[in-house]
Amino acid sequence: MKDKKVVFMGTPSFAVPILEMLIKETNVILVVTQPDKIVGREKIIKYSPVKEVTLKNNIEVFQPEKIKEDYQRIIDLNPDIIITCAYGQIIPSVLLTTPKFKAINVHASLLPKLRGGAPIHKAIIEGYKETGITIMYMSEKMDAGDIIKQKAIKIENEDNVGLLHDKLSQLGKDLLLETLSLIFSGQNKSLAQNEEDVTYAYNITREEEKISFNLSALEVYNKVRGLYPWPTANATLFGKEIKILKCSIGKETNKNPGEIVECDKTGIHVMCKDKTIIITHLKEAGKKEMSAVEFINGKKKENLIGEKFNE
RNA sequence: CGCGGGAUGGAGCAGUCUGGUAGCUCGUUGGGCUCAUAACCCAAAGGUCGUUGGUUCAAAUCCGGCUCCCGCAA
Repeated sequence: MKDKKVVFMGTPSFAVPILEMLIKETNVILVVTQPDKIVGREKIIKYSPVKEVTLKNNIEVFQPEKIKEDYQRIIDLNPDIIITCAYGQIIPSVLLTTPKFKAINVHASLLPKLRGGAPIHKAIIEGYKETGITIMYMSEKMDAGDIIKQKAIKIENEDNVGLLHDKLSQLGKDLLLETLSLIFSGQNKSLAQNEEDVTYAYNITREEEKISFNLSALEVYNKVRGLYPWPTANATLFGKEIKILKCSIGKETNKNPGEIVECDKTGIHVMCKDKTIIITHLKEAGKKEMSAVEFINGKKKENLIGEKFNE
């Protein structure tokens, strides 16, 4: 496959293992990624993870503000195939049809389920038992193209976004490698998506990061791990925002939702709709990540019990 | 110069407004109690109060510079 000219388009760390595989197995002639962004308080210019890898391998980087208007460079290079993975912009249809082997995308869900930008988060938050990787041809509609290959993976009870992200990223890399050899040898088949089964996983909004303790403990648990380690779930205590990083499910009690029932060495027990959740790791604004025990030590147990989290 | 919080024994915090040589909840170490314990009781060790100048008889505390960490917004 070393003779195939590949243009890769991707941005976050999810795409990195896939790009590294492509660099090793094919001839990557251009990498397209999102423009550098000014990040943080100190206005540091940050490269995307994909750009870092690209520079390390001395491959040309292309970072158009709007790929919709600025794509001539890609056409000029006359690639055999365009491979995308979490690029972050809608790709103009000219690019989808021009290359000999078209344009394919690696998506982190079992399409047609969870189309959109946050499929890993949503799979956990919504309590899915399994998710997976889909490799499909790209169409003009987001994540709606014909499916070439799919592979499922079980979502473990202890999985969070970080763990699942890494597993799926590896799976995506392996599945893409398999799929590419089929495509280049002309043995691939593809199947249209069943539009009736479509669900969406739009990017997480600020509002969705807030925890409602009126939900069941399981739903809260899924939300916390479905938002960890990024962007993290949060709730309000003493009028300040606190990020809830990790928790587990506790027991049934008859307290009110949001109330702190108990503080002990296992963590902070907060009542939900049916059972408690036990917060084990959290982070206050302006502070570093800490265990619940450390938080309790500083705040004093007696001041915490009976307090309520607001939404 | 986008807004804001923070730096105090190993950890998390109080004390800073109203200057007068440091306290709380834990942890650690030693001892005790107990069939036993992550439980309880007693004792001990451990701090240049981020750094650097200044004010003062005296600075964790007041004033200036610097470094680092973090939340929000982008």
